[in-house]
Amino acid sequence: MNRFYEYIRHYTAHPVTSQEQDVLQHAFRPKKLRKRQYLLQEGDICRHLSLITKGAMRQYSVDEKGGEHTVQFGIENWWMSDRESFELGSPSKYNIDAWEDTELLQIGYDDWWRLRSEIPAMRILTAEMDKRHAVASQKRIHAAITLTAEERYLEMMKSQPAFIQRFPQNMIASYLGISPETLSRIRKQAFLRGD
Amino acid sequence: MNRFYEYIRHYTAHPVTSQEQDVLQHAFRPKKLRKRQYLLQEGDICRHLSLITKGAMRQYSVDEKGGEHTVQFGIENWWMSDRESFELGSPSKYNIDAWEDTELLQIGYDDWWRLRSEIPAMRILTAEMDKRHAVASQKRIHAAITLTAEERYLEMMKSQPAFIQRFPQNMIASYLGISPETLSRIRKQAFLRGD
DNA sequence: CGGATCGTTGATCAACTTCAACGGTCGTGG
DNA sequence: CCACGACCGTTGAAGTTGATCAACGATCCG
Repeated sequence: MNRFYEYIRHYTAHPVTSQEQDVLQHAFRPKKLRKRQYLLQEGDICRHLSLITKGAMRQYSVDEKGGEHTVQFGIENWWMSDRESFELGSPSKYNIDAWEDTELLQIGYDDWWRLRSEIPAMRILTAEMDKRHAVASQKRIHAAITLTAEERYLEMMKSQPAFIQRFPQNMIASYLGISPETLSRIRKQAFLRGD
Repeated sequence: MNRFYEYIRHYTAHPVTSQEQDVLQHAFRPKKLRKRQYLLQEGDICRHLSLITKGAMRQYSVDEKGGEHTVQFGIENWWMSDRESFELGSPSKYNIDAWEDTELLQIGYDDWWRLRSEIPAMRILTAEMDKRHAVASQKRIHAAITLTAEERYLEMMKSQPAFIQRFPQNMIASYLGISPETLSRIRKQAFLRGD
């Protein structure tokens, strides 16, 4: 958990007192997942927010033809959840699973809302998360309606190189909203031009 | 402002006390815009959050060729801002202007953060806004990478009919990420099939 | 070693864009 | 108040982009 307190201090500029550590200790539960193991399956209700402390995961939907569409990637220090299902208590349309062996810290809905009022640092952390999430979402939406497939890929290489290194190409393609073949050809073009 | 207190109570289930009304009264400033008037221009820093009390607005970027790309529409009871610019204090890449004559309630960054700690209802309102925003963003991203142009349009007709009625077709097209001609043809198809 | 998965490549096909032209409507200035 | 210009939606034709289908080699893992 020490790395977690460090994480909180880093994002909130608030040190965590030892009483607060006690409270956090009880609210967050560690969990381990093997590669390919589900954290959430379509139809489940998402009961937890999960902070990745080690590993790599993805959130995706599956269409009628079996095609997968990646909504979100996550690695160390990213939070994973189906926000819609978590907040509304509705069955999820998404799957979340581990792409690498993964370690998490999980917190349930009630504890999450309680801690936000009890611990100032958690309030700030939440606001910070929401802020970053809002900014990132706006960027991705803008990219989706504005950029071509190639531009979206190059943009991702710049802003999210870690994802490109740790996830296979077909998942990257499904995140960009293009077919794996198209991504393969785009990379070839870009490489021939000299990256 | 009475409608605003009503708005807060509706979304937070917290009535606003008369002392709180005083505080809110000083923090929020009414503003009127004529049709086509800018609220924010590219390069400006977005200093306010604006709640639309009457009218219709849009947020959009302009590319090198002069093409417009609509990121967000807003009508009564929607908040408008470039969240990235507002939170980070960075120059905006977007324009926001009025499509109809519009009335707003505006609040600045410092007041916004102060009220979130001083007034419980504002804390709840903020959390609710962020929650809704997160859910809506996830949906739109998923639609963008999953659905065809026609499916995105039909989805928008279902979930946002007010926008389709109040904004012209070329703006709807730029919101969906397709050309105005394509949208025209899609509508013709859908109409011939019987809506 | 054998099967599954992944990335690549080619050929064909579908979706969407672009360019151009036209008619209708609306707002504005003379 | 009318006439003109600007803008909008529509339609057609041609051009691009990306999807699909199929085949193949490489790699990884059991």
